[in-house]
Amino acid sequence: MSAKKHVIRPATLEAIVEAAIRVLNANAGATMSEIAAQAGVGRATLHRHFRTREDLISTIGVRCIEEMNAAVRAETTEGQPAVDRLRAMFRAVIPLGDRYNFLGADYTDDPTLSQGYGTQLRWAETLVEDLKEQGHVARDIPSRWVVAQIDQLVWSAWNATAEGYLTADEATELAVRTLIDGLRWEPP
Amino acid sequence: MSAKKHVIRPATLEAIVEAAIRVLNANAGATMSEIAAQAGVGRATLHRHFRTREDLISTIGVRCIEEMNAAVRAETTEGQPAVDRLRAMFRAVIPLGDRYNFLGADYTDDPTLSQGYGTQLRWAETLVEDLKEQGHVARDIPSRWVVAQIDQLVWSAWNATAEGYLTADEATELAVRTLIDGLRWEPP
DNA sequence: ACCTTTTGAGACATTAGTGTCTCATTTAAG
DNA sequence: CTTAAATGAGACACTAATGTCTCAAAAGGT
Repeated sequence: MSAKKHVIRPATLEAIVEAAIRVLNANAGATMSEIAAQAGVGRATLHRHFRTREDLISTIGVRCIEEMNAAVRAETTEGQPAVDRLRAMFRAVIPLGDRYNFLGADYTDDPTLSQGYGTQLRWAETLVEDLKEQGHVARDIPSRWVVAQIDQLVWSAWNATAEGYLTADEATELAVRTLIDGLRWEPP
Repeated sequence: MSAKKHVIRPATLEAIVEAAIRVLNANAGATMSEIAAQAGVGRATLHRHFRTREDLISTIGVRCIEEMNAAVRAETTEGQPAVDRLRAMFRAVIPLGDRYNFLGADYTDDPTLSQGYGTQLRWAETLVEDLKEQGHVARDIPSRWVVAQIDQLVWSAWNATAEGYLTADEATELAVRTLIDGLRWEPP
């Protein structure tokens, strides 16, 4: 991934990765030059440490997944009721939306990411199982459908907060409610 | 949009547009050469009738939106109850998913499409108003959220049928049910 | 069967981005 | 302060795609 001869300076790495996240998020097709410029770094330095564009994006993808997994792990505990876990997951993930929005686009076929993504998927499947177990999701609904709905709701929540018509907390509550009770239900 | 000197032959146009839909759907970044090849048409002919790549995609976009609007209009009637209209919309749009999947990606900022997209948006907003009116959607939920959920459900349904774990009919029913009643509710 | 027009094939110029390389300058560690 | 290593700037070759053009061949209407 990174080259051998040159050791990257932590500050440089940080600048590059952060700039790349920022720039790519604004424009998924952004160029290496733009990223270097935004990072305040020479284009050559970029290529010294990330040989190809794919390398860079892959690195960011890994960081994204790790950050999300960490955030979710930090907010949830083992024995917690499934609905609370669901809510905690939304709460943890929604604030990260503006950073990693762009990843959803194309890079899903990156082999490096499959592994970290698998972790998320397994986590979600366990959650869905527990939700069914504890009577919050009907048994006759395919788990893949439920997982898909959860993913979509994260997306919706990101958009809603980005566009400013919901706060992160409101989006979290609305996501949980939409998933479990649908849109008909009125809160007490 | 199309050039002047040369008149396009209907068969050629059809071949190009259909191939473009097919190819771009498989790979949103597909090249003009690939499209020409798949259409069984010279690359020059492509450029004769669609001066730029954008032209071509824009044309497809317009056709997509028209096709969808037509499909929805064909399956719904004015005074119909809102839930039936919602269901009919899903039923109409879901079979078109494998054709126009790729459009969701980036081309949302195309000026030509905004107009046709506006029609869809207004249709959806009316639907949501009626759903609230008729007690199927709680009043306290932002309409934008509801519209977003409907869009997402179309997407989910496309994926589910594409991956083969639901039929189009099952996906339609599940979409309606998910939106209105959430995933907790069990059918009788 | 004739004549007009569209089409196919390929050459061509142009553009934009990628990745490599070199060398002078800066940085930081000892 | 000295020195080894990382960085910045820019030149360079390479690639891939776009869009233009020309001319011979094919198609279609009358």
